[in-house]
Amino acid sequence: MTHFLGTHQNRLDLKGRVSVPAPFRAALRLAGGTEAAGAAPLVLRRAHQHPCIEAWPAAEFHALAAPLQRLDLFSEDHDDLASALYADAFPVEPDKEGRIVLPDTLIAHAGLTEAVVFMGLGRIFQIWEPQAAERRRAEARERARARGLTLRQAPTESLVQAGAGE
Amino acid sequence: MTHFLGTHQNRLDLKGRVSVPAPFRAALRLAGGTEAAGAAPLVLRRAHQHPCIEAWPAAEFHALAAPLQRLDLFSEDHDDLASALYADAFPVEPDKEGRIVLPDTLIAHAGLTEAVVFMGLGRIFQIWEPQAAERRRAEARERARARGLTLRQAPTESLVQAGAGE
DNA sequence: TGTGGACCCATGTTATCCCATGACTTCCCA
DNA sequence: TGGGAAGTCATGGGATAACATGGGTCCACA
Repeated sequence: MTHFLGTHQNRLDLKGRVSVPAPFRAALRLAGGTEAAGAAPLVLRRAHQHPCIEAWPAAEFHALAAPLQRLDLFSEDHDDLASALYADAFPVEPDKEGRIVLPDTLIAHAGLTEAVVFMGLGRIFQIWEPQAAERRRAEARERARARGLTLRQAPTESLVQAGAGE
Repeated sequence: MTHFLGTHQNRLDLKGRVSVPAPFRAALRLAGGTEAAGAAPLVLRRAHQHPCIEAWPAAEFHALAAPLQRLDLFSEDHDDLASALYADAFPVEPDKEGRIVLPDTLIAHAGLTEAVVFMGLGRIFQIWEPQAAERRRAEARERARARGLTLRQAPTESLVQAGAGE
């Protein structure tokens, strides 16, 4: 399993292009290895809970959409879910230099200007305006700690499990 | 199981490189033996509780991240935890000389200058500014004594907790 | 024919690889 | 038991490749 790790800052040029950070490109190449050639390896999506862009490797996005198959095509549920999933989603493919073009609506939603930040979230990554990203990371640290989602709150089990497990 | 023991001091050069202490390299080689080739054997992470860098062998890091798999990809918990866990984490790989480059943001967080201290914590290790490391060790000794955390009373789990947890 | 997008080439900067050196430790043999 | 001799280790610096970024050109579509 490949992962998106770390935070990287790149520039958004006048044409709306950004270089995808090299480590993310590498992870993407591995994740998309099974995909058919020609298919867009990346899906950009408007994030619902934050002012940022979500970037999904094709494989992950398809897994996300899988539950749709089980719904009646003409049901309201299907309609709602499908529009939520697909309506604000854009397939993109890095060019030869490793850059992608960010759609205007997504740039607006994330409030992007000159510099953009790529934030690794494991299976996916997000694209943020730098200062908003900084705030978000601080907030996430705080909330994760408050809810006991870190090592600190459950050291024993996690560590013992870590040893026995992988 | 291999362990990181002891405290070592090395120099951080102008390029942001440090030699990983030889004993730690050896422990790392053993710990990463089962990992896939090409994958970074070490993940550097911004420590949340202290002004230092946490260094996780790949296997340990994956175990740390395992609880994430059980969370709904769209839940806020997942979002917070993934951000806290991955956004401040950087995969690194020692070069032929056994050196790693420390990312700028992590250098800043730990307040590193010319000399850095590697502190063994058993399953993981930490990277500190020398004086901060000294203070931290004194504090840890004091707190451990105050709580009566001795070898006798505290079997494996408690010791691990005392070291790696807070 | 004008406009926008995709493709291509060019360049400065940064990071990565590779070799060299000095201090120190360990080992071996006289 | 002393005195090399060989290896390990940390560290410095230069060469090379990767990367991010800017700008130009061609084609499609309106």
